[in-house]
Amino acid sequence: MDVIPDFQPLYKQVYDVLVRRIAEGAWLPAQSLPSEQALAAELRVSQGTVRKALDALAAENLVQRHQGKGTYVAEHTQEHALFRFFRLAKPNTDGERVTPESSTARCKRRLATAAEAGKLHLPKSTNVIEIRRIRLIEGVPAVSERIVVPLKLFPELDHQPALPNTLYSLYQSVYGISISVAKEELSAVISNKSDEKELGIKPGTPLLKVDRVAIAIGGQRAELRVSRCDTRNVVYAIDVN
Amino acid sequence: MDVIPDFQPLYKQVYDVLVRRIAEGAWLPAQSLPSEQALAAELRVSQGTVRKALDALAAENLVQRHQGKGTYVAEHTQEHALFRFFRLAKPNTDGERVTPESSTARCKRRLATAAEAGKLHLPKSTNVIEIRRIRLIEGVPAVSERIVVPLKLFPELDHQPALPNTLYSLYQSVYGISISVAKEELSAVISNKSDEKELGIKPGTPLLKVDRVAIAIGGQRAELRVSRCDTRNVVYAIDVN
DNA sequence: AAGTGGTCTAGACCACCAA
DNA sequence: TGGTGGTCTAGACCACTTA
Repeated sequence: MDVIPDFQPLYKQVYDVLVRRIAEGAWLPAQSLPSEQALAAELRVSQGTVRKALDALAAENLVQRHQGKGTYVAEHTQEHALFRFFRLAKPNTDGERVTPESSTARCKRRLATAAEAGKLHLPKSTNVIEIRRIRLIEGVPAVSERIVVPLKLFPELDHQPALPNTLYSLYQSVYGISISVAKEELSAVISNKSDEKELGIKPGTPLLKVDRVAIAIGGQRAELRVSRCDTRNVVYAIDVN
Repeated sequence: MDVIPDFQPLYKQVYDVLVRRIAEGAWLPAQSLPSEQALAAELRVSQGTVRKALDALAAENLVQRHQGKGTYVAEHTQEHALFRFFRLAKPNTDGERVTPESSTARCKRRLATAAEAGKLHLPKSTNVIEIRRIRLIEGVPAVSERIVVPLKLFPELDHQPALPNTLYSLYQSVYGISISVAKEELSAVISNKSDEKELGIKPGTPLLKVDRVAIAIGGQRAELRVSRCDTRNVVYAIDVN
């Protein structure tokens, strides 16, 4: 049993214990946590305090709660992960998402550049895997992706039989790494030769460039991803509040 | 005193009552709400139920709570509104925002186009005010904005002595309209003649186009805004989670 | 019928703030 | 010193799921 150190509010301490256990894989995705009563008894706090911690976990999408059933570790199913992190939508539809397909990916191993190492908070010249693929929307190439992950976190990722449409479900199911947040920086660029070949677009097409750093539950920076999107038929949709 | 109709959870009903009162201006921005105890007594529910409703309001930025002081209606101060809705940041700084200046604006009255009326949920050919201005970042023109608001919601907005850098604080303080969420659609475009003249950029520069619909507390669609951003020195930064 | 989370209440103590 | 929100507890009842 964990002995809860003092300092912070009880519910926050409970929250931290639960985050750590989930990050360590004590309960795997799609499995249920103990009931509120059981956790309260184990951690020697009241059920209300456990509830507050669980509600906070649910608010951050780390768990899902279902009345009458229990509390489950959030699972990055294909659809779920897609709708969370793939934000392309049809214009003027209040953000109705489109579902992409992925072309077969090309992988290679190399050393991280200084910029990549910096963004991933890794030492210079770390071994990484680079994945390149094209995503199609309604059959038309629309996004080229260049993904960089540390080899150490994802050994043999480049030798996986088939990479799924949503890599994050693979990260979670095979490597036990759950992506919880992503920091993105968007800018507009002009297509280069490579874009034009991959996406079948004319020279000089404007593209939406999305630089993403994906961060796992424990705070580990797990992935770098640069997407270059042809936004003639789709837009990047978000709600600010 | 409001009589709370049945149906929904109590705390949700309390939440709705409070939202309505805030939207109606029962408590003005920066004013404090009654204490939890007072609200509980008035609405005939327990303090815990009021607390749950207030916490929900705080989570949505409609109120701010301060231990020992009270609960205050959120105020769209210049800085606050800026950091909430102006998402341009320096690249690779973990989203550290930049503060823009605004050029003097040009206003005109006209009829809404069909597309504008549709996005604002207004009948066709409604009277609107169109505002155009340039925003400078570190003294350099970086964003051109075209803002469209219904004349009915903002009478004489075009005759205001000076439009502030953040219009949303004006909407709130003068017209009692608090913007709570904004739906944005981002895409990449090539600059046109007008962009090139306003922003002082070369022909063919890629721009980040941001289409925004701003929605007020009651759900009223209050503003349409199209921003065209030169993203050579800044990026649009967000956290997805 | 038993077990789960969802809601609601009541009361206690604390930390913080202002007069 | 009195009032506020922040935390924590304990217990009740309900709605839902599963067996």
